Amino acid sequence: MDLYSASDKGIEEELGGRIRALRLRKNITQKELAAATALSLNAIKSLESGKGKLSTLIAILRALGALDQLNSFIPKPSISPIQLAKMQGKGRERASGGRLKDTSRGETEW
Amino acid sequence: MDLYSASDKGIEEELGGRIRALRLRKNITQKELAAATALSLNAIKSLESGKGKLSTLIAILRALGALDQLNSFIPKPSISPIQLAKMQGKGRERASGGRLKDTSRGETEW
DNA sequence: AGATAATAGCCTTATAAAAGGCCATTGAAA
DNA sequence: TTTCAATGGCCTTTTATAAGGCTATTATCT
Repeated sequence: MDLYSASDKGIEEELGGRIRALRLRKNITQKELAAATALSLNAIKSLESGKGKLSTLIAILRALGALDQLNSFIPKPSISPIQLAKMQGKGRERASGGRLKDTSRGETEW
Repeated sequence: MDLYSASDKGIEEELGGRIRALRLRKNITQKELAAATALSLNAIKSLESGKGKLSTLIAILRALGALDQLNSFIPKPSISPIQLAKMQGKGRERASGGRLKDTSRGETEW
């Protein structure tokens, strides 16, 4: 299933399901995972149903030994050569000022 | 930097930073992103500092056109052939019963 | 088939995030 | 260098998650 075609809610549920699958593959109970993460049983249940905080997700991934998957996730964005040229080293710290009159914010992708 | 060696808090901040980088690469302001996601400006700020809910992360990734990164993240765990054999089709729905006396929960990885 | 641990679901209280607003700072455009 | 949008930081109220507990259901072991 393509994630783009799913609703946000659907994606949350899919994510929760994958976390659960990860846990079951290691044959760990929610209770054990709660103990390992110092989180409540409720927090584990909630995350597996798609709800929860980022910090909860991270703690669980660590306990499941799956933290490395965060590296493929949201990788440090690689920059294009031309952008690299524009920003001499430092890199942009703010989005472009909206000093233009138009609202289209026409951007040069490269 | 290896994510495993980082603290949970460090990981949250790293994630937030990458989201921000993603946004800046598109030259989108926090305000614009807030409008695009129907989230508050505060929610955007918070997420870029590492705090927030899963639903917030997903909404932002969608608005940034980066939802596909969720696929590399937490992929559907692939199962080993032997496990595939054990579970005839259905797949395990609960972690193994703790009917054993020991607490080690010695598991057959394969 | 029987027994029971694993999980779902709901409740209450505590804590954190989201929403909306205001002011101070500053990167970047002009 | 001047100017102002973009961002950070803090505050208050609202809303959602976390924590802790209890009961009902059922997958899985024996």
